[in-house]
Parts: sequence; C-alpha cells; structure tokens
Amino acid sequence: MSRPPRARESVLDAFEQILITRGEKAATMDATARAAAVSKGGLLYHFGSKEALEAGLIERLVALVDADVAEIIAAGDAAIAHFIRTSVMTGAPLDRAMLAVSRLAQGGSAPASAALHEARRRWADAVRPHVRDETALDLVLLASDGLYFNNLLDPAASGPVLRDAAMNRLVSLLEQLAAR
Amino acid sequence: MSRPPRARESVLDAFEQILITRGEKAATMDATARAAAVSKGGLLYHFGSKEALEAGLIERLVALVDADVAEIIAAGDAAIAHFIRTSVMTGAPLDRAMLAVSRLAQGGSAPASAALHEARRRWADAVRPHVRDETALDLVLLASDGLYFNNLLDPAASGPVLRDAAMNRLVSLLEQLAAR
DNA sequence: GTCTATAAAAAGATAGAC
DNA sequence: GTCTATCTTTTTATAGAC
Repeated sequence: MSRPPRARESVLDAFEQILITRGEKAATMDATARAAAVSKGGLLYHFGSKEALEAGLIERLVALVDADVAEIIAAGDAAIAHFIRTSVMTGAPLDRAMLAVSRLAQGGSAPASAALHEARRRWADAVRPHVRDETALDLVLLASDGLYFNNLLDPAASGPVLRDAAMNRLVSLLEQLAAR
Repeated sequence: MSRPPRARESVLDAFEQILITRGEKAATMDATARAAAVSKGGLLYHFGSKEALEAGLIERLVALVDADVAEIIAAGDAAIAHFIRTSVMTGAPLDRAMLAVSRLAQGGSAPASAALHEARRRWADAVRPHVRDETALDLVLLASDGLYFNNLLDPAASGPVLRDAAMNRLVSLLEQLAAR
C-alpha cells in the first residue's frame, strides 16, 4: 500500500479545490501550482502533464467510490438511506472528488466520463437488492443524481438544496416506495 | 418583437454547440467564430466581449424557460408528465440552452447560476399545485435535475439515461406518488 | 457589418541549475 | 525533488481597412 508523497497529495487537493470553486478553465497547472505552494516545475515532477494530473484525480475518485459502495452493502436495510445521504455530504472527500471529476468530464475528458459511468453502475448494483423494481431503482438513482446536480451548479451555495428535515422526509418517501 | 439578426443567432448557435459538445474551455471566441463561419471581428461586432456572448445565451435560455413554464401551466393535470418529459428532450432548444448555460455556471459565471436558480424556482411554482406536499415536490424536481445531470455528463451518449418504456413507468410512478 | 492584422496576456510544456 | 527561465501556442481584445 504505497503511501503517496505529501506534496503530490497537496497538488491534487489544490487541483480539486480550484475545479470545484472556479471551474475547469481556471484549473490550470499554473494556478494549481500556486495554490499548492509549489513551483510549476515541482508540480511537473509529480504529474508530467495535465492529463496525468487529471488521471491522478480520477484515481482518487475511484478509491473513494470503492469505499462508499462497500459501506452501502454493509448498511443492509439502510442501504437506500446511506446512498442518498452520501450523495449530498457537502465537503466530504467523495463529494469533492465527484464534483471535480464531473467538471473534467464536462471539459471533454473521456477517462473522467468513463469513471463516472462506472461509479453510477456500481451504485446501481449496490442499491438494486433493496428496491422493488427497476423503476424504483431509476427514481432512487435520479434523486441522487439530482442532489449532485444541485451541488454541481452551485457548490458555493449557502447550504444543500434540502435542509435536514426535508432530507429526512425525502429518504422516508424513497424507502417507502422502494420497499419490496 | 425585434427579430434578431441571422448572423447573431448563428454565433449563438455555434457557441451553444461548442459548450455542449466540447465544454467551457473549448468555447473560445475564436472557435465560436470559426464554427459560425464569421471572422473574429464579425463576432465582436455582435457581441463586444466574451461576457456579452454569455449574456446572449442566458437571455435565450430565459425566453425558452418562459415558454416551457407556460406550457406546464397549460398542461393542467398532465403538468408533472410534461415537466419530467421536457427535462430530457435531448436536442430540443430548451435542453440545449440548459446544458450550455449549466456549463457556463460551472465556469463561475454568476449570471448563469442566477438564471438557472430562477428557472428552477419557476418550475417549482408551476408544479407545486399538482403535488400532495413539499416532499413530493422535492422528489419530482430532483428527478428532473437527475435527468439533466445525466445529460450534462454525457451529451454525446448513445441515448437518454432512460429508454421510452422506462420513462413512461417513471412518469407513472411520480404521478401516483404526487397525487393529492 | 464584416474583414485582416496585431497586441498583450496566459496556457502547457521543456531545459537545466541546485 | 524542487526551482527558475524560456519556448510555443492560444486567448481575449483593439485598430483600422473595406
């Protein structure tokens, strides 16, 4: 289990942060290096190209999705609740990686698109045993997608689309309609 | 009712198309001018800056949302079905404007973010009379957001997330659970 | 209204010192 | 491993001819 160099992680953190708060266009190597407090040359030692930098971030997302899927499976009857709630844990590592990689996908990065599709497929497989039919599954997945969508359009928003109480009611409604 | 100059509309079409298919970063004034088959100088006669070009696209979205909200209201009992289905009319003018302006919002454009928030608020108001409570409304809106999200991440996908039959079942489920 | 030419800044990347 | 300096290309924008 190679523990990644700290400078490398700082660079990835900075890149992720800029992607989330200022978008794909602003996430240049120059801006990333500045935010990570390294020189451009230093950044390029760890990531030899922009593509490599993007690949590093995608790798981070894949690892976080792995962990999340394992948690959903372990949650048993609470799978739907867990899945929906982690769709909107604003500021959590998974949430941040999802937003950042979504930005890359929209910039035309094929690896980013592929990683997001794969993640959605794995979430579907983890939730499927807990829903009545494919239509209920579609709705649960779309609700999660919708939460990400709102986050994506305005990550700097005052708070999540749904307040705590509204979120609890949404989860109850989804669990009720999904019950087999 | 000023009919806008044809060249102006071509430029807007080209800008929209590049935003959708290649992302914010690729949607430069140069690329837009080339795609619209005008010179950079020609483009800059119609839109004096990048910001003005973006404002033109946002204006187009606002007009399309106006029309869509009017249709939802006119749809009466079919309001939910109409709302959900127009969320995913891939390739329709409203869908295209939504995707393109979403890209701008993610690039940090405050006017784009504001326009999208306003659109979501107006859709909520149009659908509210047809749902049992705010939780059902949240779910209907999130499902629509989710459809846009999938479209946003992969507009070049082979087809919409949900096939026709799955879409029909989704609409039925939402109508059933929303019924007052 | 539409064009060409060009300026000024910023992008990704390389070379080589330390 | 990390730095500075530099190259090439691209970006937004201006000037001014037609």
